[in-house]
Amino acid sequence: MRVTKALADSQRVRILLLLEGGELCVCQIVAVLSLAPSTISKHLSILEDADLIVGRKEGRWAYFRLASGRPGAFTMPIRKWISQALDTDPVILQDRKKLKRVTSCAPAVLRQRQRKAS
Amino acid sequence: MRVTKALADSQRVRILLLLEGGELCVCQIVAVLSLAPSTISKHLSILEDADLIVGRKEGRWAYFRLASGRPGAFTMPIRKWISQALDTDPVILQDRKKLKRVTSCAPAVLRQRQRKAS
DNA sequence: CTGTCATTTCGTTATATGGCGAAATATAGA
DNA sequence: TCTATATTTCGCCATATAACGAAATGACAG
Repeated sequence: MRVTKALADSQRVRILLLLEGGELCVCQIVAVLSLAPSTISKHLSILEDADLIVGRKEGRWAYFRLASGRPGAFTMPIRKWISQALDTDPVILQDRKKLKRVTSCAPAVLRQRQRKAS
Repeated sequence: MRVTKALADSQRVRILLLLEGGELCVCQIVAVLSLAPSTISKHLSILEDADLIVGRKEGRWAYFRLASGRPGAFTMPIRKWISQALDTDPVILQDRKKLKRVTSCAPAVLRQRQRKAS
């Protein structure tokens, strides 16, 4: 149930698909989805509780990546399915574009710009 | 999204797993889950909208079965996954037991007994 | 130590969802 | 036609969930 509940929210699915491109910093995810950091943090904890992603702390920064996918792993077919099912979704495509811009500089630089903007 | 939302409720997952044993009448599902017919009906419509099951009417009776699973079908890996993941779940095992009793007589007989009981 | 800053936790609010019973619908049978 | 009956639709209520901002946390920088 934890897994399906975790997948039952579109923002969380967006996060999962973003992470297919590799590990990301929380602030990068915030930048792409344009949601409050507290909201993103909650989503991340739900995904982590479902063992869909794993987090790692490095100083003040927190990084998340997809849970290690041993080919036989439980959640593997699910991830594949989601990936296939939404590969042409306009929101997802947009997210990938935005992610490119966001990851074109280091998280620290990104945050600096975010602070200036507000 | 429709699929994952459909799977994010335990009662609906229970229904899916019941249907693995083959087509069932609504009243049989009601009997196993012990929920109001209106509630079950709603769940069934959500599962049908997600293309996870298909319904069929025969006179006053309505039957539902798992959506035809061409091996390559979209929802196939999901179904497999759920089936594996919950195969030892106590609630699911109990449901299967109850289903056996429920399907030991025709739906019409079942309903007759249900009416007497209330 | 003190301040800054990334993230998380907490409290609140609006909306979504699951449940029921009553009424509506549709069909079989008298 | 009229009644009984299986299912669905509707309206309501209680709870769950997603979102935010504010405050707490933890770590680096001076």
